Amino acid sequence: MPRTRRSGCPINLTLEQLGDRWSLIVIRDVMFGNRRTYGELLEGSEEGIASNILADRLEWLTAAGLLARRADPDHAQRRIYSLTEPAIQLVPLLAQMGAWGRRHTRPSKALSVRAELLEQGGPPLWAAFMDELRHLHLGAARPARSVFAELQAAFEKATARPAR
Amino acid sequence: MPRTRRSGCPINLTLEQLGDRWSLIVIRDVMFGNRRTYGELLEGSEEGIASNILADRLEWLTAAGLLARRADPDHAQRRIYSLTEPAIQLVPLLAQMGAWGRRHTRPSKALSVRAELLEQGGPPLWAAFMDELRHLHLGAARPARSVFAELQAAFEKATARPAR
DNA sequence: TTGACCACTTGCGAGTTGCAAGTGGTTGAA
DNA sequence: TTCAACCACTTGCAACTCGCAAGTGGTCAA
Repeated sequence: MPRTRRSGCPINLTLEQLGDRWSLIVIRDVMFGNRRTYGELLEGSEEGIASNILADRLEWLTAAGLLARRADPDHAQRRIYSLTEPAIQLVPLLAQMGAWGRRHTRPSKALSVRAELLEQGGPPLWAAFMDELRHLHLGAARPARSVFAELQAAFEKATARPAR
Repeated sequence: MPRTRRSGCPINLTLEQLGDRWSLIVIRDVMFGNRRTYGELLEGSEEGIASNILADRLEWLTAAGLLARRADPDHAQRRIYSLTEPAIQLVPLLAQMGAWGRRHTRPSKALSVRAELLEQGGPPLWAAFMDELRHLHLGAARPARSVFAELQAAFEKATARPAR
């Protein structure tokens, strides 16, 4: 990817950071799937990301300040990836992408449940989710509400029963 | 670009349609710059899109149902591109991209004015803008408010005086 | 000690990007 | 009627990127 500064337009600059076919997929998996290591991201990938592409994107996203990497205290070679505040602020963008995709593509029912909930909940739900991500990734206090658990429960309910 | 269906996730499917470095740039220029022909898009491109890439993306976006192409009644070889309803519904997504880029990248002042206005106006402004795009591109009635003119005036004011 | 695990890295063929130049029909002025 | 400018692309090509498959070297648990 040529990551040169083509123009100073904020939409363009967002595209230059995230406008490829994998970066946002990785952030989505860390954010909604709470996958925190290379192995979890590689094995759990719905889209089947290749190992070299994953390594490249983790490197790029870390350098860009969207992910932070630290050692696992319990396991010398394992490294834990966390979302940074800029990445957490992508929640509204990902919610809009999910909402658009739900309306204008043919997504699978099960994988749309989270997008639907995020759309219905709107900005207040996004804010609650962002607070929870700050707890999970930045060490902030645990908020009262767990949007993550709500999304997960809805997803699991949808996968338990086949789409009707 | 391999445009295969990697998964049924709505975020992924949105990325598969728009997740490259040029598609959204083209839509942005049609939407906010009201560039309606190949030549206008090529000449006016802030980012300097190459002619073959532009031709490829116009073809792809038309096939994907995001742009519509029709002949210009006044000029046999000129073709006019319009946004379709799905593309108009990208307004909230582009607004969020602009908002994120404004906060987390170093955009130029002049090119950030529109993003700032869209962010301040929020969903009501987006809705008004979408109504106006339906007028400009789909032949709907002209709405009372012209968000397009407001954005354009703010942009021109910002370019007239250098950033302070 | 040994086999599994972990986070990548390497090799390579196929595909994509983007610069520069070219194509062929259309328009408008002389 | 001629012809240069315009219009929407195409083509050629070198450089780069993608993604599959296999490999690397350190670490952990039994």
